Amino acid sequence: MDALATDFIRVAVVEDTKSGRFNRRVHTRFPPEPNGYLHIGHAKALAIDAGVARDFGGKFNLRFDDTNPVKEEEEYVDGIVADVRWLGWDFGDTVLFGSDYFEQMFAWAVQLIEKGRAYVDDLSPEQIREYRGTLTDPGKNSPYRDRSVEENLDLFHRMRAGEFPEGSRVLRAKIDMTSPNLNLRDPVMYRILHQSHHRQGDAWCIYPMYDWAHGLEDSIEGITHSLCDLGYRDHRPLYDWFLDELGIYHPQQLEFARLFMTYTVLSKRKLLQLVQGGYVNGWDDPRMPTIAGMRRRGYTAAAINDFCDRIGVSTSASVVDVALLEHCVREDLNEHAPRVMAVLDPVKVVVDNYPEGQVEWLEAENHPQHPEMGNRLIPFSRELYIEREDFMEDPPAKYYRLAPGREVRLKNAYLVTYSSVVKDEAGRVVEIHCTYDPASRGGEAPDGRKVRGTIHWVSAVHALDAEVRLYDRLFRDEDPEKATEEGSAEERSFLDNLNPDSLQVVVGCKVESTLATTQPGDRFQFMREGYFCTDLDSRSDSLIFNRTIALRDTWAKIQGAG
RNA sequence: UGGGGCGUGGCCAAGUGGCAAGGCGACGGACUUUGAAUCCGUUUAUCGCACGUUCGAAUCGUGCCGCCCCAGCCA
Repeated sequence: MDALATDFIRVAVVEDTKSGRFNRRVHTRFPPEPNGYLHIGHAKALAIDAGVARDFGGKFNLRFDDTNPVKEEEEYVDGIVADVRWLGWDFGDTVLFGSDYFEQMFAWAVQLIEKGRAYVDDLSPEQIREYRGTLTDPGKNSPYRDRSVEENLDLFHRMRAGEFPEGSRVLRAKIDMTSPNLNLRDPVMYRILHQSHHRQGDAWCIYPMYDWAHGLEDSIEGITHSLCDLGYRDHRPLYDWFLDELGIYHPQQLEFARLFMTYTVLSKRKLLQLVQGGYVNGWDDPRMPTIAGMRRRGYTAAAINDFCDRIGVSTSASVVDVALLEHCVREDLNEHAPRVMAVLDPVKVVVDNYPEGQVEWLEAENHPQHPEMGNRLIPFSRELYIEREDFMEDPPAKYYRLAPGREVRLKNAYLVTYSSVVKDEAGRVVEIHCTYDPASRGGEAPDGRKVRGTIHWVSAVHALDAEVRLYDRLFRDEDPEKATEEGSAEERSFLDNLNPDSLQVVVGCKVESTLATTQPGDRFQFMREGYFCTDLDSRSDSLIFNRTIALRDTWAKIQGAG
């Protein structure tokens, strides 16, 4: 059992199951508000919430915390459900909604009023703020605080009946206006909102606030451990107060630190700004840290979950290096993505001594470490394309690719030796001529000579045209919030740090013919380039690939070091 | 100046009184029909600071410093 105690939350759960606190049950929940899309930070919360349930053989609920009709939309519900499923979490066959408990919540509110622990306040929003006091000064009681139970009951029922305009009254918990914890200074439980709810329609015109609703939702569902982020630490006394006053089943709230990541923003407001401001192409733009964006980019759920496991669970504010996420993605894709050849920046190669019109179908392995993934046949012919970068007329030391006087291996094909180059008037290489060694079919020389360089290629006549979208980090600075040189207002500083080269669309790429039947979502390793996935917009007659993540590139590093 | 939380190598993070895990990154090397992967190795720790308690402290105590969160009829 103790093997499960891998972090402070699981330690607490282990203790609770040992002591029999919740009859050894473990039941958690993930409670998103349907007002935006899930991002990597939610993936972490999910991994903790659902992960604890999974590890302890418990249950897990997906419950929408939909208590505010003005901010919530059905569109987001569907998106979130799809994302949670895609990440692989099992929440049974029911999606729950906090709004389904409105009637019960109302009854409990009445109970609190009858107990003298809640009252209807007529103060305006501004007055409530004034009466609340400040961080250093205590608040003061509302003049309506001591209304009789009868009057409170009457008013509260009339609030529900729709007799009062929005903002005119609220129901408040009667706790302590002088508490050093602002959350305990008579928090609002219900506000009047003459708004239709996405599920309740016009059944209600009073809506519960988070602090009042959340613990009740947890209680109703029999949640044992209500896990949330550190921002709610100060709310815990209130969570406990409501449940204790009502005397109903009482889950344990536990808080962990939110995720922050370098080169990334994760606040809903900023993400929304990126989308609405047109800085990205929607919530599922592959540059977005949203689950939808990462999925479209080609990230796997396994990689995301692995990342969540590796960053750990703690209570210290931390900024995780995005390089760890990238590592997880590479690791998973390296293991599972079939290899394929694609030339992103093609330059023509003519094999002078190869018979014109001849085509050979050569065998290529789909994965060097996994023979069980099989082989495929790729066409070889007299005219090929190779990467422009893989030829240099005057190469630096330790350049292992094609150059005057050099022999290189065409992956899975033949050894070829440079013979000449053709340039246009501008001096740009337009064609490279080579000769091949017919005895080296497959790439091995019969005399056993070693050829250091191996490059990828595609047969010119067989290759398919494709568009490739290369993605880079969305922000230039590791900390997007960092003030820019212009000293702009902090409100838009993160926008000033956007990386202008975060998306590079490359057209005229040449990919091997086996990609003709690829479907959106398919993932590959374009050998020596990186991991790519077929985009949602890709069609058989206009292929589009997204670069999920480039391969580690030691050569580039050596070059960069100069 | 109120309350809450947090400070362990570049980034995460174990550790809860007995010689400071691990991962990522970085840097070397081996191997290589992907300059990938894989393998091996290296690097950097006054455990925020100070003073105490103790045979012994990252772990306990006191004081200080620094960072984050809270004043929605948002969640």
